[in-house]
Amino acid sequence: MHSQSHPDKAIEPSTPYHHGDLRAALIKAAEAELTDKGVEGFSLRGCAKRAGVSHAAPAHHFGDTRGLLTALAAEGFRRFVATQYETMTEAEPHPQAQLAASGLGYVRFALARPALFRLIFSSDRPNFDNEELCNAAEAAYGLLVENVTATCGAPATIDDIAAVWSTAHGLADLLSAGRLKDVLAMPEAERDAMILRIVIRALSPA
Amino acid sequence: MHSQSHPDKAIEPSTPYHHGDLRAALIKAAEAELTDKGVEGFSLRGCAKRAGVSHAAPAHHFGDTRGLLTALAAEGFRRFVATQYETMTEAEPHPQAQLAASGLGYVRFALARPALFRLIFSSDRPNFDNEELCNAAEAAYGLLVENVTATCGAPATIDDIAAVWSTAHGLADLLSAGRLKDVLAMPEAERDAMILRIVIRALSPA
DNA sequence: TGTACATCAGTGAACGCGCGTTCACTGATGTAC
DNA sequence: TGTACATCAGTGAACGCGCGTTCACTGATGTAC
Repeated sequence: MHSQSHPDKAIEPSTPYHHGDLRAALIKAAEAELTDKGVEGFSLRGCAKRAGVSHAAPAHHFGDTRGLLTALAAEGFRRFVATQYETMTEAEPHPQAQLAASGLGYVRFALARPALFRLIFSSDRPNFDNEELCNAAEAAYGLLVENVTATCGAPATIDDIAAVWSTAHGLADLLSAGRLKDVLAMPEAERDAMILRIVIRALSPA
Repeated sequence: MHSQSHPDKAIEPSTPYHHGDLRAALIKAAEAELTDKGVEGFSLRGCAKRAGVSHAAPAHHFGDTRGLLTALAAEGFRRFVATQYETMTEAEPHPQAQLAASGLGYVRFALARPALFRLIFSSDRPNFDNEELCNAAEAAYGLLVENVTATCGAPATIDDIAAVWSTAHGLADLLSAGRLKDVLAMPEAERDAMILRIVIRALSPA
């Protein structure tokens, strides 16, 4: 990996002075730190230690703690969207099935990466005015609006968007926080079916 | 207030050595601290300072930071339930209207006290194994189940509970975090009507 | 009613810790000539 | 192709800070006799 970026060098020094891709390594370390310590206990020094680098090094790439958390949150949103697309792939290509599947992906992401989910939806530490983070967040919102519009066959109303988003988000947040224990205890297939059902119901006309 | 608890004393010393009701004062201070600093920046010393007391004093009542946050979370759940009951009072006495009103109260609490809402639903800092906190949280769950059961006219199914809770919780969490900006921008009466509609829709059979 | 004493609530100094940040530095890279 | 030099990434020591916790203490309260 590291040697591939310098293919002319046959021998890699055991501990090179420059890291190679410290930025990426720090984001990875930051996710581990977040998972271990929670948003509340997250520290820049902890991330540097995990990446095997001096504690002042991260400043070159992210400025400060907030900068690193902002970059991690942006990455989190991109993976969040990616998980929804993956789940949509598994579903039938009807708009309603696609919408329900994106909701299922929403929940799956929250269950798979609860710390990241909490960072992007329930923390003030990242800078949500940051352009990269804004764009990543808006991509997630755009996917939702697209799916709702396709299902309704008309431009999505605010009622519909709020209903679908709230339902998916509520399920994701409650489940990833360990509430709704009865649902967590269900076999996965049954739970998934229930989530699809509930999301679809959110959009049915009353 | 303070002198009422010692009515035999005509003159109250200007700065009594004993506080009188430090426990309650600390919980109040803790809420202010939480609102100002967020769950992430909350500190025991900060609370003591707000209560006008030495920083070691809180230990007598709460042990440590976690203990104080646990007591605050329990108080938060009680107020959360109280807000739902108050909102139900404003609604018509039909089961469905009562259920929708409790959902509206859920959202109102989150908007009125976002920091407290985040503490009880999106933080690991309180000790959720604590008996007092458990009881307070279960009272909130009990109210939900009761309302769903009354509306269905039959014991609440897990599908119904999950659908209603998720919808109300999702609305509350997204709105209190400043997402769903279009909804936040609506006139209050219109917004309330929309919330009632969405909660009711969550329970309509598909 | 008065006195002695145990208990309790709050004080303030002290501690060690991990944190973010700064700074002079050094090793590596890449570019100009 | 070789050399000089600017730029950049990472180091490690140092700083000041706020934190939680401990501890000997003191003032107040309440109870036993």
